[in-house]
Amino acid sequence: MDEQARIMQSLGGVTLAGHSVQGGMALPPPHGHEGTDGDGRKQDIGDILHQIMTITDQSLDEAQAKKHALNCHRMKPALFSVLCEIKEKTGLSIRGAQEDDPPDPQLLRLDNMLLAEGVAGPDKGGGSAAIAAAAAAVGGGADNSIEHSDYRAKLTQIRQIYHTELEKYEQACNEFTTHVMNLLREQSRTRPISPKEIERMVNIIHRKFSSIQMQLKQSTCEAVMILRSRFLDARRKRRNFSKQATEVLNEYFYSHLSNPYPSEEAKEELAKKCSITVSQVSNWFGNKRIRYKKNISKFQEEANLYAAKTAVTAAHAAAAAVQSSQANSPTTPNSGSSGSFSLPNSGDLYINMPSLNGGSYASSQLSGDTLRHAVGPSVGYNDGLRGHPLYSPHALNGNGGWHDTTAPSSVTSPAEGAASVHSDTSN
DNA sequence: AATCATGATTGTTT
DNA sequence: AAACAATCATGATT
Repeated sequence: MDEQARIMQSLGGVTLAGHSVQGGMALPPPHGHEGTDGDGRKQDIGDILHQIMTITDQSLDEAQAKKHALNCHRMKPALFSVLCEIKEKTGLSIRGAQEDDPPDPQLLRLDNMLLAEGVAGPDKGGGSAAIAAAAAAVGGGADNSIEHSDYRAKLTQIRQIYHTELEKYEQACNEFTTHVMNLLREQSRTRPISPKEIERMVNIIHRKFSSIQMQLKQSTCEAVMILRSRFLDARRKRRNFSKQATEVLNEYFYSHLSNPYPSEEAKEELAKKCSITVSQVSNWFGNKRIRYKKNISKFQEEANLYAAKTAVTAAHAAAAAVQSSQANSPTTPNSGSSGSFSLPNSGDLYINMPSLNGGSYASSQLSGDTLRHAVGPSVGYNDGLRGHPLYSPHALNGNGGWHDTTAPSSVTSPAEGAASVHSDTSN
């Protein structure tokens, strides 16, 4: 009000002070011009201004009519331009300043995540990489397809909702924007509104709507997270690995019994062979080591079995390479190794194998561990071993098992410090 | 359903 | 960070 009064005042030096602008007063006499022409003019302007000032006090119809009348008034363009000018000088400077558009990091994060989850990205297309990864993480390739498709279905559902909502907001935003713009445009005929101001208004609207969109994105993200966690929880619904996979793993384990710590590369290879993930391989070895250590006797049979297996394969591979007696002790390439494990005895423990004893392989010492098992200590065998001092499981834990071992050099290669162990044993 | 086997998770240790 | 140990939760067996 204050400002208005000031503006008015500056216009043609008309003083409104006298007129009670504020009250809901009746209009002044239509044309009460008293005095000279100049005076009449002034009066005229004052009249107009008064009408303008009081236009909001009137009923809608009345105001509309008056507005129209004013619009047609001969003084209108002049007045209007002056108003515009004044406004330009005063109003805009006040809040024309802060028009930053800092890219909200939060929004960026949400966008990225939605993209990664395949919600925001291109439609369809076999789902996202994220899903595939998650699916792969679940392990067993084929049999999780049910859960997988379930997951995918729910995700597409989320995506659909997301997209329709987004579109709805977009549309609403556009509608509202055009509506406001029309309004402003229309008002700009009676009220000084600069294009800048309109732009500002539009910006405000857009910002409001984008904040709504952000909420949508946020809740969508949440939904995806929940779904995902639920899906990943399905990991807990474990499935046993395939027979073949456990076979491969066991083979590795028992053929590296002295140091069952596959390197990263070895894990990768095993994972590939078993079509499971590396971390699953790690889990498996973690479980296996600890369970083996915990109750060695329980695993003896298995150990023998795999020892035999690998021995067979090894023998196959190496064929008749060495038929010489074990006399050639010098062969032991990494002989030292045996000692290297911390569980010196462990090496022998699992060995005695009943079935194997057929002992065909006995002589060949091609490869380290594998053979060593096969060959086994002469002890002969058989269930007797549980009690046998030599096999006492304690041996392993005695010094804490594998762990502090001074790394046997060759992890990957089946050849390990085999030689040492048996050499003395039986024969 | 009771039990064992086994993959995964969690918390601690090294 | 990797390994261990304890534990959970489910699959398979009995």
